[in-house]
Amino acid sequence: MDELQACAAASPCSPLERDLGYTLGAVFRAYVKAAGSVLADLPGGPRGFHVLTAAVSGEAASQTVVGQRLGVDRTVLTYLLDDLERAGLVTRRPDPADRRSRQVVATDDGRRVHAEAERALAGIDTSVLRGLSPAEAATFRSLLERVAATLPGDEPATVESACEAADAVAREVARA
Amino acid sequence: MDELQACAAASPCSPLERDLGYTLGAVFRAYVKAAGSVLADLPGGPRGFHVLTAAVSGEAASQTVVGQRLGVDRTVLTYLLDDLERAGLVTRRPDPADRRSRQVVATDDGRRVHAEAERALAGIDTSVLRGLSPAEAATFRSLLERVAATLPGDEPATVESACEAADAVAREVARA
DNA sequence: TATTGTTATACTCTATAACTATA
DNA sequence: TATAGTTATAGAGTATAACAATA
Repeated sequence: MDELQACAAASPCSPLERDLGYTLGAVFRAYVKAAGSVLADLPGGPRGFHVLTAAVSGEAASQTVVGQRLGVDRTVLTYLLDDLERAGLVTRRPDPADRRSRQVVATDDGRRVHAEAERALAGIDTSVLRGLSPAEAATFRSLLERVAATLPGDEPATVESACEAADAVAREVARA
Repeated sequence: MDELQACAAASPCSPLERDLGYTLGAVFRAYVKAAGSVLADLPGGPRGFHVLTAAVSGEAASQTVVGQRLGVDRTVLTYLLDDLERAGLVTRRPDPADRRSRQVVATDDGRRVHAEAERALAGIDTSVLRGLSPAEAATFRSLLERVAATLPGDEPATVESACEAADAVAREVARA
């Protein structure tokens, strides 16, 4: 019916493939799988690489900051850092200004590993984005960066409208 | 150094925010979190919704097909479908052509719930993409759909080059 | 008292293996 | 023999709670 009309102009035509959540998930899964195979020997895999990135680029003023930035629980981050430290890629040192918190610093070895991993991941990027021309891929990445930089904090849009929507769904489920 | 040069023109300037894996993950996490709050009462949450979408749109010829499409293990899908069936949203019926496999069909209630959930999720979509103009959001979605439709199957690019890259990283880690 | 990080525990989610039934 | 689905079990990953050190 009007589903067909909506799809008429679009390239991939299936309700699932036009769902933002599904496409995001599918691409993300594919990326993690590919990156994971390339970073298999790096402690923590893709996430360990992101921690290493934060350390290398001096964005790891404290473990709390890193955890929030990367969306990993602070307790999980402890184990992750233990592994990275054991591998000699990062070190933890108390912040002179606040000795409760610890700065995460990349070692020289960590910097080398990070550089090599970055090279390897470049190939993964182009592999995942293979369906796009170079120009399109650049556009996609820049838009994605903008989206990531402007994500809703903890209040998803207006909290009220989200609750209303949730209630509306809940009512339908309850009726079923 | 040359990191600064690379960032000079870009809007968000941090090595992490220019990493495809990080930005994909950040956006995906934000989406799942927001969608999860709105679909809290739907069995399976966002993933349950995707299963329901497949059922509603007749893309659920068998559980195996659904599982592969959605990236969920067949054993996990069994439980998920149990919940959705218990809630009266879908039914399973043996495929007449091959009685080993079972088709997943949405009930009338399932269709109603799906429609309501779709409405609710539209708000989530715009919330997550709030950093983009409507035109940019449309571009982003269309590029994302293309990427999702052309993902590397099971062979990440060329298998050899992926292995070489993995070995190169492994060597650096071993040296550290 | 509040916060950073660590540890120990419990929980959720997911995958592995064994089983039934159809083919 | 091979495949679709189910079940039970084990494993990975994650969060919760209690603790030590510092503010």
